[in-house]
Amino acid sequence: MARVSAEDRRRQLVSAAFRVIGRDGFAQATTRAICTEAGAPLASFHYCFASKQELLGELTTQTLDALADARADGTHIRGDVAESLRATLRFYWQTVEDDPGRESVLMALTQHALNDPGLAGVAEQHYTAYHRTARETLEEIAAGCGVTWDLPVEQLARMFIVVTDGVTLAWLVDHDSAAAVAALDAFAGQLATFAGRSEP
Amino acid sequence: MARVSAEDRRRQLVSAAFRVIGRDGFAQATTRAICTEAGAPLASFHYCFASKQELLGELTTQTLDALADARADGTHIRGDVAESLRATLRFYWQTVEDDPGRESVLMALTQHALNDPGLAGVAEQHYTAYHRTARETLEEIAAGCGVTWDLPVEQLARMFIVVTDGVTLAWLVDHDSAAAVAALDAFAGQLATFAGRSEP
DNA sequence: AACCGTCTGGGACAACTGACCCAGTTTGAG
DNA sequence: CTCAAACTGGGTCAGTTGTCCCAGACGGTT
Repeated sequence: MARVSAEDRRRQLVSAAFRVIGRDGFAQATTRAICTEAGAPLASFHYCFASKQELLGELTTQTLDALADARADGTHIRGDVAESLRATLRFYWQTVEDDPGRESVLMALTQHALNDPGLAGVAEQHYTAYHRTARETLEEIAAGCGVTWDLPVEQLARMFIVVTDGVTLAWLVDHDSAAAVAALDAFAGQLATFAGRSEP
Repeated sequence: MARVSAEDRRRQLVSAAFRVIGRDGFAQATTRAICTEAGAPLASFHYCFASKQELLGELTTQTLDALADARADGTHIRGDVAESLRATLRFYWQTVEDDPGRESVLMALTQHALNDPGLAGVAEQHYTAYHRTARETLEEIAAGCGVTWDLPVEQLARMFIVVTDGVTLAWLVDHDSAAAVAALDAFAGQLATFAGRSEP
């Protein structure tokens, strides 16, 4: 077994845990399974982490950060609002198709965080970050297209999230990509009707 | 410990499992926890069910049936399409608020079914039933309001599910009922724009 | 080369879980 | 009342899991 610094081991174990959860589900993510996946000795687990809980915390943080990064530049300005929304939603969808495991993991983490008192607030934190990103995206689109939103942007942000989460959840079940994209396009057109001409 | 017929025990254990999952999450739903919740002796578990798997199957079936029943008469025809959609979505929402545990359980079951090879297809089955209900609802509304849908009803049904699932998922995280209802109302207005006047 | 902190190997351990068992008690049909 | 079927009590059992332990191997510094 190669000798690896504790710092690198932490990273390896976290990303191994990510892969295991994405592939086999949360329940299968045992310390042994994670170490095997990482190619690490079992002893290194509690050498690097005080507990499994600590690894899960690290995993959650990293996953949410990666998510924020991936979607920070997800806004796409096109000709008009409808096109911009469509392009942005399609870009989001591309990130889902590119790495469906991430969505599985996010869903599993959310589900788990809702029940585990030790992770109370994690789901809310996840959701708040998600909401902020959606709001920023909508504001950028409005600014880029020279319009204002007829509804409070907070409400539109929630609708945006409802659409992305809902479409993703449905796809995780039936893997119907065509239907997912069609739904996203339709919602893009719908949400665009909330844009009004900006006062000069 | 009171003596109860095996048939009644089955029912007790299933509803106890439902309560445990809703309250403490799927992982905590051990045979012992379920029996304690039901006030049943541990031995009755494997007297009534061949395995835990069998109880979960029964639980899934009953939960989906109850869901179908609860929403079978969930369609509400009002003055126009927008109002009808709003009333129908609000009625759906009432069922969620009345029993948030059911949604938690459904989400947990779905999540679990996606990963457990032994329950392969259960999530799809759940989703298919859900889809059929949505389609019927939309067709009833169209008929009741004397309109036709401009989009294939299958696509609208998916959008309907995306909205309900998305709103529910968001609410499970932040419990913001006002925002949930506002989002549903907004989506009702949006979906109504897909209705065209029926050809006489 | 000698040394000391860092990491690994190969276990061990108690707790918990699903499943099983069977003698004994209760119940209801005859 | 009798008696077989139905149900319960109080265990056992093997497997898994999170956590822990410590002797030894490694590797960079002196």
